[in-house]
Amino acid sequence: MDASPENESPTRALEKLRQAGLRPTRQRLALARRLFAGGDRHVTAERLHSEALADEAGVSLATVYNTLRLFEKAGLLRALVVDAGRSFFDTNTAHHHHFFFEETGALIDVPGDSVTVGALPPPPPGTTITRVDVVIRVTGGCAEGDDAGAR
Amino acid sequence: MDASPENESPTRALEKLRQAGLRPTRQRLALARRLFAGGDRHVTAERLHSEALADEAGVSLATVYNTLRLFEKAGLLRALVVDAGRSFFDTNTAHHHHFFFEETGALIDVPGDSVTVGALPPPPPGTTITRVDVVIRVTGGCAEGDDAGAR
DNA sequence: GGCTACATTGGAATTGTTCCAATTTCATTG
DNA sequence: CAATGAAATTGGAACAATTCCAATGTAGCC
Repeated sequence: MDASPENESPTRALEKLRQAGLRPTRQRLALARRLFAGGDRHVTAERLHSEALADEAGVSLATVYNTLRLFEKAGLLRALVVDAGRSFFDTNTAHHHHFFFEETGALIDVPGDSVTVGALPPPPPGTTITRVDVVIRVTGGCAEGDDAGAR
Repeated sequence: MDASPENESPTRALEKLRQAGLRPTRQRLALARRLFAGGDRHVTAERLHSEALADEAGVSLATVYNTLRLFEKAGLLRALVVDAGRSFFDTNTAHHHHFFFEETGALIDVPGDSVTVGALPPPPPGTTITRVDVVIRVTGGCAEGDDAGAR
């Protein structure tokens, strides 16, 4: 029973902000609703901005950038760079990987446990592994992530 | 007995160009020498450009970009994006992966066979896997790739 | 040596992102 | 409920990496 990302669960967005100890301003709520109301997403700043323009409260591009960085720092989002010159923000912060469609620039999630990364080499002395990212690049399909055509 | 990348094996560079069917111009030779004379490297355009300024024939930044893209298309280099806003070019085109030092932005190679990527999920229907990139992110060391401090 | 196709170049243009100083809003407290 | 101070938002300027473009130079071939 959860439908239109527009009006649905303004609560989930609010929860997220609370949980991260961030002031729930009008703009942050609007963005959080866009980001967290539906399923997992991969958005660029530009895309989120143009979506948010449709919302009651306009949100400036600067704020979108501020907010995305803030959410990332707060652990609500994960930044992701696959392609030159654009960053994606992933609402799925759990352990997982990605398919990347070389033609369209779209991304889709791959559950963390459906990729087995066996034997890793030991990290260089003095360093600690913070994360292992696996990107599976594919061509050919006209498949769509939630952000196809973003290019 | 192979030392200074400066004068050593101008031949290897030339071979590379021939092998790719590219006209061996002064600039391309200079760049190819920088890239291929020593061991494997990870360079940014800017870095290669500033190095190449030291060579007899000056090379413009535009040419560095042209040449890098050309070499990539010819299979002499592999482009690599790990970090927002900068592309690396990797002279190692064989199957391998990378350690990425979050603080310094440096990269070092991990031989392809020292990482085992087991079970991959099936690619979305109609698509073909072109490559699987594994990036192991580490923090803490002050380790150096061949491009440390590039940030 | 001269011709033609391809390379190189400087500089302007684009793109994605960050910075900044001025204004607005939030939440608290009197 | 108005005042207040801290934090957020904003437009626009500034930046960095990269691409584009039109003019000039050069490699290789007859």
